[in-house]
Amino acid sequence: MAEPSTRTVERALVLLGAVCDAGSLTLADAARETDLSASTALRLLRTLEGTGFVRRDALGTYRPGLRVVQLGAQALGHESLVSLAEPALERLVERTGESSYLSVPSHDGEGVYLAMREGTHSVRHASWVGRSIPLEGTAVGAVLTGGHQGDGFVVVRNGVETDVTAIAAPVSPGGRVVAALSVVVPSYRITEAEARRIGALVAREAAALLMEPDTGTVPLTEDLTGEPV
Amino acid sequence: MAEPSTRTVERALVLLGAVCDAGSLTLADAARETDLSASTALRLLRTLEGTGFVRRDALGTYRPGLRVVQLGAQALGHESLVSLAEPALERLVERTGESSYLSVPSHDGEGVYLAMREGTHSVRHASWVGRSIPLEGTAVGAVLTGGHQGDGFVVVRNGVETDVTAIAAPVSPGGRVVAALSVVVPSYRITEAEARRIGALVAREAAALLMEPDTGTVPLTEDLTGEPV
DNA sequence: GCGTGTATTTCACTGATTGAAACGTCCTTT
DNA sequence: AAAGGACGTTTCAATCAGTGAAATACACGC
Repeated sequence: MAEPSTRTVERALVLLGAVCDAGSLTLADAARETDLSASTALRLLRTLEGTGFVRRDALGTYRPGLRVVQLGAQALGHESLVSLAEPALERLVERTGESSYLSVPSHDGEGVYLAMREGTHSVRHASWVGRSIPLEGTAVGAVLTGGHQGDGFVVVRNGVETDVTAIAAPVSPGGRVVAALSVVVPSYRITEAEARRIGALVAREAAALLMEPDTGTVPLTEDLTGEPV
Repeated sequence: MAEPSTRTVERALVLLGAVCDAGSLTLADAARETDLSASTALRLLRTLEGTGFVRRDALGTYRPGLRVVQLGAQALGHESLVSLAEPALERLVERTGESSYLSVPSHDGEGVYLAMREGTHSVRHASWVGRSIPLEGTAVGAVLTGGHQGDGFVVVRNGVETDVTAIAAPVSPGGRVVAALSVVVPSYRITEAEARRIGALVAREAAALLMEPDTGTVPLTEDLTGEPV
């Protein structure tokens, strides 16, 4: 019941994390960073290297390997992203009462809804998983194409779809935007101020999506549904 | 000199790879797949779970964890070739309408797609970042393994993937091939002459990839080589 | 020259890792 | 209902794989 976790593997994984965090790490630095003796760090890094999880450049410093990229991309491809995002969508709907979406870039300058949760208001935005959306003139598009904005979210009022206001924020681990979280609201019932509040909420959920469950939870007492209590 | 690699870590990494490959794997399947005893597999998967590299869903099956996505994105972000190649891929798609790829050699004698841009034709080649491809019998492989060719590009018609023609050119600063740029076309709509025309285009983009826009010189500060030897 | 920092190898020690076995549970089969 | 099988889990003694201090070799700066 305790935690029969293997020390060796844990150390190797910490080491891998250190290399990926730093982007480039010398053996001595890696050993220092992880509180390992140089010989141990070397041995572990060698097996990471042999399996493609790290690689050495010409100068001998360690860098993230292709296996990491490969597995990361695979993980994103499968429904992993969707299942990771589902709780966040759930919370967004709960907090705002509005329809919430997870989208990724597809091709031809379009995006696709990968997952959604319908809002609870009887008048709500409705769409479906698999629906493609243009990246031009939409909040999701602005986020996915990476034009970074001040507050970490984008609000587009009456853009491609008239009558609705879209609020989107990027899921961007390590600086690369891989997906967007968004909330779509009928414009008539939302003010600028409320849009910004929801924006902050979406941005926080998006940022927390790929963080540890512990540090990632966002306690929020505020009620943004506008529904009678 | 031999290979003082740690068995435990290797096993754990193989296990991680198996889970990511399958997308979803039960303990027994994982143990079978990796030739481990159930108890060992369980222990290793538990430490992978504790570090966020895998997670268990409601039914108890193992899935890729968010740490994998995190590190993958970070690793991609540190891959300078990707951002350098993206405009070139964009132009290739724009000029040819066909899916275009950037690939690099991986540790196990294969290649990996590091970046891609889907074509605009409705019938197009489709793949994904992180996909591995054999080096034998492919245009990308011929380029990456360095067999130097006359025109600076390689055309392989109906090779490993039947029905498609692949056209690849090397990115080789200082003579050393570090990556390949390629365009993949459904064979039925391309003639020899057109393939050569696209080949010249790909070769030009590949050659220009590491050059300063204005000076036409290769800055070469950073190390782009993935593999020792 | 000397000193400092690094990467690497060696090796004796030991405790972390291992896998068979046993157990409980949930199925399907008879 | 009973029997069979598959799976997840726990336990535990044996041992072997991982450990880290120390020695070696190399590169650099002063």
